[in-house]
Amino acid sequence: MADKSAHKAKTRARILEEAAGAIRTGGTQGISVADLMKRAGLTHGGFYAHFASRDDLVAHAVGRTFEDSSMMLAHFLDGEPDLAGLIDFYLSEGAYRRVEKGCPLPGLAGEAGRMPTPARERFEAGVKRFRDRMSAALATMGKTDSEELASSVLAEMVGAMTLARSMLDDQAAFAFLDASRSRIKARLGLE
Amino acid sequence: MADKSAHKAKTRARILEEAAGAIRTGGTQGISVADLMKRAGLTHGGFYAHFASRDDLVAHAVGRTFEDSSMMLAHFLDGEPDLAGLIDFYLSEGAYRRVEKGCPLPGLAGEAGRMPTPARERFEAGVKRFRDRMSAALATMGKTDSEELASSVLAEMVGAMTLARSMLDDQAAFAFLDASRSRIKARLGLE
DNA sequence: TGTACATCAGTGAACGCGCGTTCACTGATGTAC
DNA sequence: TGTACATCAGTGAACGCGCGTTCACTGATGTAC
Repeated sequence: MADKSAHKAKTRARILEEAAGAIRTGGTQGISVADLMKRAGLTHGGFYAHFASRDDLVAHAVGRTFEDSSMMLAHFLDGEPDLAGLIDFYLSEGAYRRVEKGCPLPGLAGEAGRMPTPARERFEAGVKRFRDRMSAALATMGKTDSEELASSVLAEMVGAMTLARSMLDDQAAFAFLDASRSRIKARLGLE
Repeated sequence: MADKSAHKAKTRARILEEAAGAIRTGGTQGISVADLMKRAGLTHGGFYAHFASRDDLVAHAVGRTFEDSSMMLAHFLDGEPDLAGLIDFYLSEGAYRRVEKGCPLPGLAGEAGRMPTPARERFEAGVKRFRDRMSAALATMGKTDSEELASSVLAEMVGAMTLARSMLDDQAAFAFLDASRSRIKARLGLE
């Protein structure tokens, strides 16, 4: 019994991981139940042993993408915060290319307002956590109005990556990343 | 003959206007051909007298959304540029609410990378025009590195509205708008 | 000016397809005795 | 330890539905004479 349910939990986690990658790349509409299950090495009928509906999956997959982000934030902000490192990493060429592993905000924020409520709630919680962790780091660095500043910096980071990814032309994309990387660090007095 | 084709052009323009509103609200997947034609007061079969395919419509509708934006930019930036006015307007509560008439960037940038090439080309051209007009205005105001600064400011404007619209909670949404409105003006030395 | 014809924007039924979801079934695994 | 039974994760055919697209048709409008 214990083995069986552990096996089930692992399968569910595998489906969720595939789903989290897929929605970062293609949005919440970017994958079908059948394709997702095939990617996880299963057939579509088994899906409903793990999730109540497609919307239920989407909600959990959105939550899952933020867990990955949370680890990235912990890496740069836990202990002595390295905000310059975070900004350099977030707006790097590597992050620009690794869509399926990166931050969910650039790909999903635009359609968050159209998601069903459970997905939206997880999305909102993820955004607030991101902002609050940045705000705490800024406060540690002695910045006043750290929450307002964190909102502003987060908005620029997300906007820059979103616009960069919308460009067909890589040079135009890098121009957005480089501009914001340098301006954000400048206004935070980093470097 | 002339009357007939003028009539046809007006119908096409009506379809495009409906489509432009619909994709701003619901993304490029947010409306079906049948629903769109119904909104325009027609039946679905007539659609193909005006557009080669749904993708063709989407490409033209994306272009159409930027024409509206272009008028907004002209209002604030032609002649003596009023950048503070533009920022206040762009990040206002009214703009936040008027999704179907506002700037297409917050709603569409996240999925621009997944659009078919013709739509993406129009999107990219629209973004570059927005950035270039802001850059020109900043240069007029005596700013150096005006292109980098314009990229950075545009990224923050788009990011702030995108994040604001993703919030379920209006207070959290306004916090994003207010933070960026005040920080952008501060770093441009406005007010 | 009046009539016969051509054009073509728009209609609405029909199509093939992929989707989310259901369900009877299978077969490997865990439990009872 | 060995056997009979129960459980349940996963299978795959089938469903109803909405979608984009096609097409034979209609009827209002413009043109030719």
